[in-house]
Amino acid sequence: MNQLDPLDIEILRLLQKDASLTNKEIAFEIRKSIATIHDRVRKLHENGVIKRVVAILDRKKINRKLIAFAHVLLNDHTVNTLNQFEQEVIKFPEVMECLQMSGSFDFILRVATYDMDTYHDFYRNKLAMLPNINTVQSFFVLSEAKSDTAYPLG
Amino acid sequence: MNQLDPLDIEILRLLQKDASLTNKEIAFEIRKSIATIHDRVRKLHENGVIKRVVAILDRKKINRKLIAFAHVLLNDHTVNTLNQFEQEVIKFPEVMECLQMSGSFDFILRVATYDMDTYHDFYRNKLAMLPNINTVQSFFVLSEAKSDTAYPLG
DNA sequence: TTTGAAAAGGAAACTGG
DNA sequence: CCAGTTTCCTTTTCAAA
Repeated sequence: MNQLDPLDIEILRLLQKDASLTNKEIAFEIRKSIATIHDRVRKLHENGVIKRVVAILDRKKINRKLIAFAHVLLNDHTVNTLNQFEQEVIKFPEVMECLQMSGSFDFILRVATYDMDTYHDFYRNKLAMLPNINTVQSFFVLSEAKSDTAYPLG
Repeated sequence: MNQLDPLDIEILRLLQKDASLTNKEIAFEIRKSIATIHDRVRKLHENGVIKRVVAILDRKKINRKLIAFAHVLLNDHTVNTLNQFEQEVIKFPEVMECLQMSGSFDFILRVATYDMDTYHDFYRNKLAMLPNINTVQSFFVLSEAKSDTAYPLG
């Protein structure tokens, strides 16, 4: 796959912020022809640089009022234990992210629930029921000063 | 603003996964007319339920190979200190998220850099230069078993 | 609300420069 | 990388149920 040039970077910068921009609008913005933009965007999709285009919802308007980060430590770190945990935990719809981490615990989970009651229910009846859980520490989001899906570029 | 009905939920479920679906495709999927879908989607935008539509990039293909979570504890918790920290830290392009948290530290930062060297540079020359930083603990993503922007619905 | 159908506009796929 | 053209598809609008 070819490296990204400054034009690709410009296009990606715009599409990361607003993917509903038309090729025409992008072309105007960065002073290139529509055909060029069309070509570049197609290639960025084909090369998998753009993985997908998604709608970002206002979580308060869909009643997902509580976001928690759960730090999970497992009892052991055999491949089996790690794989099994991942396979099971990603099935829970409340779990938006499951990241294996370096450091004093094994996984960070980002969990979205309605409120503290439903988080508690998730914690007791779903997460803590999985095998090989050693400890779970939960932290709750009080406010979001920045919440971007866009990676820094260039 | 009106409550979401099951039809809205169905539409949002699809658009959270793939916002490049056309109204026609959505209409076919959930057996409604194109005009109905068009109307619903327009209202979901107007009401702010859909905040925006964005392109999600493959971070490895844009060379953002390292994702770190930094847990930041400040020296005090006056409104001024908290506000000042937020205002400054969100200016760093490396910081994708800045969330104030309950618990044993004040903020979680999600930081995207090229590699450990550039993270170290960010840490020493940007983050640690801010006033009123007490402690920073950094954790690094080893692997992503699940990485969704979609909230659970319904 | 929902619908089908017509009008307007953009995307896709080509040409050739 | 650009301009133009043609075809196709989608969005948008609207009258009616």
